[in-house]
Amino acid sequence: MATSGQALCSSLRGPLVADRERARSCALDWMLVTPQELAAALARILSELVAERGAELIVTEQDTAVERPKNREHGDWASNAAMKFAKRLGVNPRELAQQIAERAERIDGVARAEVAGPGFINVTLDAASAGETARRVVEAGESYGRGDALRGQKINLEFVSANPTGPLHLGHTRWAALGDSTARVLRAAGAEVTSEYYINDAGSQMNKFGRSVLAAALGEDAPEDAYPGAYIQTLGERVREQIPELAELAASDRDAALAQAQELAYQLQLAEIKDSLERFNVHFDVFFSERTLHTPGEQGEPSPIAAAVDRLREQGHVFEADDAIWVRTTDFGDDKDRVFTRGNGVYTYFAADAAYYLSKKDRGFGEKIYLLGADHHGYIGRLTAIAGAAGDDTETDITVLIGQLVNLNGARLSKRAGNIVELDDLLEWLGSDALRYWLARYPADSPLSLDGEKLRSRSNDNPVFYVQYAHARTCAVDRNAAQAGVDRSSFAPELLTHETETELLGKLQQYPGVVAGAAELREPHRIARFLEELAAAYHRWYDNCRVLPLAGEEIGDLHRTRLWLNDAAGQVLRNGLDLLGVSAPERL
RNA sequence: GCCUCCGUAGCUCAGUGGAUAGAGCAACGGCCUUCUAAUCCGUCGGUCGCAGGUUCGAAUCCUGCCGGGGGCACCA
Repeated sequence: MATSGQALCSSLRGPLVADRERARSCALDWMLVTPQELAAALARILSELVAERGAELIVTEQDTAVERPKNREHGDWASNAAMKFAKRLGVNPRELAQQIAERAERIDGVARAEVAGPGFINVTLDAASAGETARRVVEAGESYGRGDALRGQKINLEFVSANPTGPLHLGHTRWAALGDSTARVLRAAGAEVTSEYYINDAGSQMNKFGRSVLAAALGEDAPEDAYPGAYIQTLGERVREQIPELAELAASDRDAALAQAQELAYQLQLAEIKDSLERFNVHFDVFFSERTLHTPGEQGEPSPIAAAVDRLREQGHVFEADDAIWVRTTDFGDDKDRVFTRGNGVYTYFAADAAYYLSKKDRGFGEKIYLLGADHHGYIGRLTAIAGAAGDDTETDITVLIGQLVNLNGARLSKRAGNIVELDDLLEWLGSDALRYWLARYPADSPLSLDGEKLRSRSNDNPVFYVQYAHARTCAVDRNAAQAGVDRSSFAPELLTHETETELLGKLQQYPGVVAGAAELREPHRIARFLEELAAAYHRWYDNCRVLPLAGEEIGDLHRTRLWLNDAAGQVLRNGLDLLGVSAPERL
């Protein structure tokens, strides 16, 4: 929550508490009707009707969930529960809707409940009931929108996991942005989340990396299969500086020199990656080294990989054929069995994956989420199979999310084509906020292209500015209000009757549901889309409803109440941007 | 060939079985002596790839086809 903390409008701090007390004492305690509460009330009503008919049906709040109708004439909230239940109760949907509506109209805070179309129940709230939301939001502050839909779930979320043999590039940025935002959203819904980066620091790629850097450090020609890129030269120079005796050592013991150069280069590169991620406001709880999976215990215990193979063998999933050791992943839906140990006795990458999975399981995680690019699509089957072989539920204990790759200005990113753009370059060019927002704005499975010119533009082409501007506006209003003497000493929610106020309040009420939905679906882009709608509603309200009195006008309850609404809008914009890892500046 | 994702306005894309399918951009036209015009308002713009099916109701679910991306290693 660091982002939103620092972004708090300054004048919101001191006087607010006193204002709150005053407002509380002079305002009536209105029945608040949030969509959640309305759904619960409708569920009670429908349950009564079901019972009166002697039917045995269980009605949950899910069944009577209300949604914001697209058409303003359809009220504030609409439910299709009558249509869903009519058949099961053997009644006409409109008739059932009518009975629900009659009782719903008696709920405190409901102004009207009408039946429309094939059986919709359209509910309109009292202005005061809706307006009460503004105060609730301000009082909840940073916690508004947080919920417990996922409470009790211990989730491991792995993403990025780029090889530490080079800088992060565009190909990794989408998962960095999406993964970090997903972690924040899951936490906001009450889940206990560990975000994790798997470091592929074992195997032939590391050796290749080591040889490349050593050659650079010694000023030799690059080896045949060396990593390309200027960063290898830079790493070589740093290695040479930090190991002055490297050339001497290489002459006498090439392998020892390689080992030292490789290890140092690895540490330097990993530190760079961590720095880049930090600048991108992406946080990992755990950096998990693949190497530790290959390392035997100090008392000579088998390595985690060996132990994992043994465990799966005991479960009867391992067999030998063609000089290799296999795991029968086809028992769990994979399209072919996989090799654990090659003919030459070396573990495959997949064996490490299996050991890593078991590590996550042993560390107590229920759901393990993998965020992978579409180029790893082939991994779904085998990862899922390992979960099954480990005795986990392949439906609930593992989730492999596959996302589409990113284009840059329409040009497909390709290592071979050499048009790699490093994350650091992108950050310098576009800034973290614009980049993160843009990457988090689309569903993972939707193709996405990064248009540099658009992201640099400070216009509506670039939705992050639209949202940030709305937030900055709430802060400007707040500052001006303080100057003009508009305070929060009264709160009269029944005065918030303008069309744009109803709309804005509706958006504020939707936010907790949006967070919960984004968490359950693992779709942080829903937060971004919501923020754009909220910002639009705020801008329209700002355009129509003044917080500050005009010249010669006296300050009244309406101005003060609107100040609460302004604060509430700013708070929700801040909370939402924080879930995306985007800052909420007080001025633009 | 098999698996998977995508196909929605001129462009980029939203849309968790609901009402007349939305937003931004582009194009055209409006609003600043009033809290930030990076805002707002209006107009134009659609066989939701095609064809069946499921049902009170389908852009959404199922099947088939067409078009595009990606994947199908004893690589890492």
